[in-house]
Amino acid sequence: MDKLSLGTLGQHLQTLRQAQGWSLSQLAAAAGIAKSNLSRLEQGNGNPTLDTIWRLAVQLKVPFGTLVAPIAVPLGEDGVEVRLLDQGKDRPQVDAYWMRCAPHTLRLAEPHTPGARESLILISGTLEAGPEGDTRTLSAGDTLTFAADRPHLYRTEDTWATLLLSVVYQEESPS
Amino acid sequence: MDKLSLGTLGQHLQTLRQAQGWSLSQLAAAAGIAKSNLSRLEQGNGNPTLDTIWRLAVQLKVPFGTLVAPIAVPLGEDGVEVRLLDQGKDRPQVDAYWMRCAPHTLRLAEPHTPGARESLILISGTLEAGPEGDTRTLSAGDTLTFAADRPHLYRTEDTWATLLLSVVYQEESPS
DNA sequence: ATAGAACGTTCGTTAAAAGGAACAGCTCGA
DNA sequence: TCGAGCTGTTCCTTTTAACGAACGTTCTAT
Repeated sequence: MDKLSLGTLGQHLQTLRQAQGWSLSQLAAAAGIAKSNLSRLEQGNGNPTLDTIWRLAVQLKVPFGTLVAPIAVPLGEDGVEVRLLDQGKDRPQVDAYWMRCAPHTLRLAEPHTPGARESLILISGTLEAGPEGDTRTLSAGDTLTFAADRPHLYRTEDTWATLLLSVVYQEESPS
Repeated sequence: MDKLSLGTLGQHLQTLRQAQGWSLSQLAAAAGIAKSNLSRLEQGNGNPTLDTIWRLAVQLKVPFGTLVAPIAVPLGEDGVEVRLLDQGKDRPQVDAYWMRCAPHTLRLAEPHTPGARESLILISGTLEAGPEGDTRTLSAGDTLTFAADRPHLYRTEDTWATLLLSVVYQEESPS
């Protein structure tokens, strides 16, 4: 099963803090914890208490699980890291993923169910993606939607690529 | 803001455990923690470590946040909950958000920097979104890209709406 | 009844998380 | 150039969460 990685928690803490313009000292003071404590956590050392995590989550205005959930790293054998962000509960069914590809990696994806479509939003880096034989090259900020009921691929060259990905499964015709 | 209630954690811990037919000793052993530890937690005393919570969440097969914040904490003043997913480090700068809107809510957004664009992927529900006066209605799986350097809005009717949102900031011309 | 094996509790000990002060580095203004 | 103020780090100390063994229960089987 998933193992607890403290390093990613630290990175995420730091990212959130800086994104909201806090300094380490400020956040620690606001949360009511010692800044030595926060410093250690951001470095990936230590094993925070629920109380500590809670105080930080409140100040960062994050639903708590966000602080630590991204630790789950389902796969990564091929230089690709994927995490499930959300699953729609409507029809059609939609799965939302966050995905990061290392440089010089190629990920081949099997066809999804008939009629399925994928939409990508590239956050950083450069990525070639799409159905085999009909791929596009995206740079940061670009979006792409394509039919995912055929074999498709994701390929990086010299850079990392980070993207949001959604899979829309075609509604089944109620015969 | 919300305060950490230790009692509720204990109750939920016990409820989940019993619902799955575990005994306290069994769960403690499976999770690899001392049963004295688990006992104390269920009684509402104590302040568990992230490692401890993690091990329990894995065994109980709950998404972690469920253990602590059983009821989702929509920390939106206006019925809108937003979390930062990621920030691109390239040019152009891209911010990625996850967003959930309660039924019958209207969110008005100020213009971003000139040239900024937003892309949406709707995960579930129905949402009307876009620049003021030029909005589109999206259903699950739909995508939309629009200029975000004008006032724009997000509006729900009878349903919740969950979506991914990215803001692409136009690269500044280095004068 | 009675030994056995579970259950969940309570205790003292130990490992470690949190606190607090001192530290080096940097920026800004006098 | 000096100092005041901030950044984040690294110690050392105090607090406390986690451990492990012992305990009082209850239930079953012999």
